[in-house]
Amino acid sequence: MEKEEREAVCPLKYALNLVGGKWKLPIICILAREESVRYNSLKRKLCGITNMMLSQSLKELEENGIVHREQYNEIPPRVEYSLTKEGRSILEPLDSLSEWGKTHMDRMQTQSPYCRECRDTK
Amino acid sequence: MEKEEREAVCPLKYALNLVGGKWKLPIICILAREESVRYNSLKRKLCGITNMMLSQSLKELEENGIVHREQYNEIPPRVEYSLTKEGRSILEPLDSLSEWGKTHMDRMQTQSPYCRECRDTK
DNA sequence: CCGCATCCTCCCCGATACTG
DNA sequence: CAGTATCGGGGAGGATGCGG
Repeated sequence: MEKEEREAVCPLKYALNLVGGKWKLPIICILAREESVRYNSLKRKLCGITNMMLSQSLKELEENGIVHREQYNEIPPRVEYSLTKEGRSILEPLDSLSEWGKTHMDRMQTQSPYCRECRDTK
Repeated sequence: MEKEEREAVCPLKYALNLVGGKWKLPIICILAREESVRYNSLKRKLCGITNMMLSQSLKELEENGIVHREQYNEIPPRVEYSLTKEGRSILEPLDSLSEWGKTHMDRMQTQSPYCRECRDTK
């Protein structure tokens, strides 16, 4: 994902790659419901994530213009993460996919409760 | 993906899992533009796919109600694959994600041509 | 408090060969 | 023509520990 192999990539695969991986979607869902969130607060809400994965996911999301990182040089250090305007604009497409998923789950008799993070992005 | 570990799954992750993996999206994009396609025709359009991956992907898509498999008992054997009505209904959400991706690619100065399969699902 | 480096594990996917 | 069986490599992601 970090490799500079800029091949032919269709916009759909491109978009899916940006939010791909295990943790990016949960991160986006949390940031969607709050103005800005501190690193450790984010970590507590994402049960089971390691520092490694959280910082890496945030870094990639930031590089792709989805997430904004605001660092305050205080003691103790404080860093706030939030969705950029670009980042917020992906919520609508994701919601429509989520709607499709909900309908499809019902139709396929796949009874599953919703996860805590992604319950509702609206 | 075949494991019976029906945990809590949000509709969004659920939907993304159905079209996840390396080949399912290209397959869907091809089937979106034709009424029905034979196995070997599908294989020729998907440069580089193996029998293993093609049959496995089709099987999972069929189990999930996205793809319909019609078998004709002729000699030589003939099998036609097509999108179900359910399958076609996911094209709209995917298109809106694709639109977002296109806009975002432009804004991020990521110049990339589109791939052959996903050029346009409409 | 925030984040990186290293090592290790698991499973997706490819290559190859074979069958009705 | 339309698949299945088996083996193995590589990359994503987890565990642990260190650094500013």
